[in-house]
Amino acid sequence: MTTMNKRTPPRAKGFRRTRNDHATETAEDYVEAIAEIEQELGKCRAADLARLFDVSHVTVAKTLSRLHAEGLVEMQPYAPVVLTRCGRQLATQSRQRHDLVYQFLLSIGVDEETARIDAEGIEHHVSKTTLNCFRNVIDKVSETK
Amino acid sequence: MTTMNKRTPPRAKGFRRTRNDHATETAEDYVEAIAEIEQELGKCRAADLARLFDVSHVTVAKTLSRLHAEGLVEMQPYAPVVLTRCGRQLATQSRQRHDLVYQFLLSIGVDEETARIDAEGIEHHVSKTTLNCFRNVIDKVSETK
DNA sequence: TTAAAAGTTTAGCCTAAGCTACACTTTCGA
DNA sequence: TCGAAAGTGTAGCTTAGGCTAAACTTTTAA
Repeated sequence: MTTMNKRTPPRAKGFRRTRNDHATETAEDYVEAIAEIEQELGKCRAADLARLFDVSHVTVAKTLSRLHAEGLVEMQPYAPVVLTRCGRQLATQSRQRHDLVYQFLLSIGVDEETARIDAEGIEHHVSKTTLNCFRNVIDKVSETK
Repeated sequence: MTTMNKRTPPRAKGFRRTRNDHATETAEDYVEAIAEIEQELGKCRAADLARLFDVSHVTVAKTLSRLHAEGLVEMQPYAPVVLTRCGRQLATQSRQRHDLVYQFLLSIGVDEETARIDAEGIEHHVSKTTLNCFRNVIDKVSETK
């Protein structure tokens, strides 16, 4: 209850949704990164994440304990971080969505470098509906080639 | 300096950018909303923003003082909030980008309701380059109609 | 094999964006 | 006109995500 609503206006829904997206954004970025690093290096250390995201190792540690509390990762002291089943599932989903957004941007003519960066920002805010439309555009473009 | 970088990897740039976007997101949403409310109601009160965003008036007050510190809005106690020249400029820009993203989503077949919500989340993460591609798609679609 | 380098943890600080509770000011209607 | 409703302000709390500094553990290489 936010003190002052007679009735919550419809537009507020969008803003609420965007705010909620933010809460899961970090989680998605982390599990996605962990899966990726595991594949590349065999295991994922906190330091690897710190380098990837260009944040301090302390920030990584704190975020990882949140993800642990949320059941997405398992950790033991001084050991690499591993994804739970739940975390791995989220990683796969996020990865697929990320790739789709990236491919979509390429398909409408965005260059690879920009597509890579923009996909990072956009991916967390795209609904299933819009994602389907992205898919259609990709298909249409690849047809006409 | 984040303790542990020999050299910042290129991918980190994208993540940094996304994080920085977040800092300006709120500012853009607020100035955009203030301009809109002014046009609709003649003046914009903090309570109007609280209703629109569905947050408490306290949150709005706090955010407004940050925007004031950043030179985007002017306020006096118990008076409506007004945009500075700088704030108005940002509002116009944001509005244009927002509309473009919205029109783009419609043009690839997203329904109005979803487009409205997704545009809210996406708009802050789209580079100039990608925005241009969006424009091209809109033009192409309106041609073939 | 042991000392430096790399990685991790803990403590303590910051800002942004949320909240409730409570006090104060303006506005409006009976 | 004056009291209730609406709007603002202040104090103090929370969480997420940043940081540095200092201590500790593991790994690695001379």
